[in-house]
Amino acid sequence: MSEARARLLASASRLFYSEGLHSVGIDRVIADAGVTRATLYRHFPSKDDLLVAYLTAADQAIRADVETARTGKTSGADAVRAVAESIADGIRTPGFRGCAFLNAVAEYPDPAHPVHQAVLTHRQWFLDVVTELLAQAGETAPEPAARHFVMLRDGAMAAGCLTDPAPVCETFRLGVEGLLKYRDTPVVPPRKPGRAS
Amino acid sequence: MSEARARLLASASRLFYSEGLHSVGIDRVIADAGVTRATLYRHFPSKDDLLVAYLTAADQAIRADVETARTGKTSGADAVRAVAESIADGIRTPGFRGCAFLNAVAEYPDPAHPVHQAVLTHRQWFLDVVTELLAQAGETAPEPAARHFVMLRDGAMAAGCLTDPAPVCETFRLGVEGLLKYRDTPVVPPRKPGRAS
DNA sequence: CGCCAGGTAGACAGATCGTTCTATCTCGCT
DNA sequence: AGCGAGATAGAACGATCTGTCTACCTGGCG
Repeated sequence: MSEARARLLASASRLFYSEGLHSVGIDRVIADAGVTRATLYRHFPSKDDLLVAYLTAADQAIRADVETARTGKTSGADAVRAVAESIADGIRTPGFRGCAFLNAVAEYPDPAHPVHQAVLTHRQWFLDVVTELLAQAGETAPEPAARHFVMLRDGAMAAGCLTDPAPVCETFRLGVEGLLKYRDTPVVPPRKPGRAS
Repeated sequence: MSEARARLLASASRLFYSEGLHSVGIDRVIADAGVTRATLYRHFPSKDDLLVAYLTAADQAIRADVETARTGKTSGADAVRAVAESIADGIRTPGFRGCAFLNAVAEYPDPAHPVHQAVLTHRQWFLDVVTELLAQAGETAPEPAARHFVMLRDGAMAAGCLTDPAPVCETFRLGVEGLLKYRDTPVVPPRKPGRAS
């Protein structure tokens, strides 16, 4: 990877994440990277390619974070807690601006668009990882629990950049703990007649 | 309210919600509404005003939904369930594209922008309403529980337009039921030393 | 030495953006 | 009758957007 390309991707990532995908134009990116337009289009054939490269880099960073969080953890539950803690750390970080993927898909709702598909791919991977971790934690129903976990994560990431992150992280942590407790005492909630599918 | 203005707001709402705020230009809106540019700018001084009007209309619609959901419910818990059911109904609706407010704030991260502020106002109102309902439900700690509820809602709305809505709604319902159960059996989760604020 | 990938610099095209403007028309109200 | 609010129709503005193009420079490698 050439050095100009690296600078380009770094500038694009910072600007796209903090200001939005449509709001940041090519000119902003090349000015920030200290690179000319021709150089950008040499490495990325179009802006869409740059957007996908940005999301791909974010995806790889998160995969590395998850890998780091799960290593050395004896129980699956502790691994889940470590992943949750890593997410909370991100929310607490100054400049946190929500989930890069949820923000991206808000701007590209068309499922056929490569940006949208990159988001779906990342989310499917994450759901699978959490499901695997919860299965190792002895969860009787790992998949619903993983969906629950991801739902809390999405909500925490969405709210974490709109209000004080501290209570958001605390609520998230509490939710995850409650979730992990279910593996012993499954809930049988009341169900209204003729409603559920 | 003039009829042209109503058509304008209806077209703007549909287009902004389904395609995004930056992606939809003035020309698209006036073409869809069957109205000329001058007419639009007579009613809305700028696009930002139109965006705020769109979010204000959405806010009022949701307030009406919540009011409908809570009327006639004897217990606060049932009112919370009704609100959750109303949210799930929205997620199941064809054309659902996530939370209009979370999508909007993804495109307008600047807290000083009127669009961003409209989102914050709506979210604060919603948190307050849920807190009130959970207090009526006999929740010992209504505010953390309300934050938990909103977190689940945000996650459900975010995921509901990316995958099959049915399991998302089921996970959401389960989460809400688990949440309502806490008012009898408060959780005292383990806490790592020197970490929490 | 000669070549060429990869970079700089900047003009340019074509489209779209939000916004303003003039000119005309059609109602309803006084 | 007359006036003005609200609508139509459409040209035009300046800015910005993505993307292409030409021309030149530089350093490493065969």
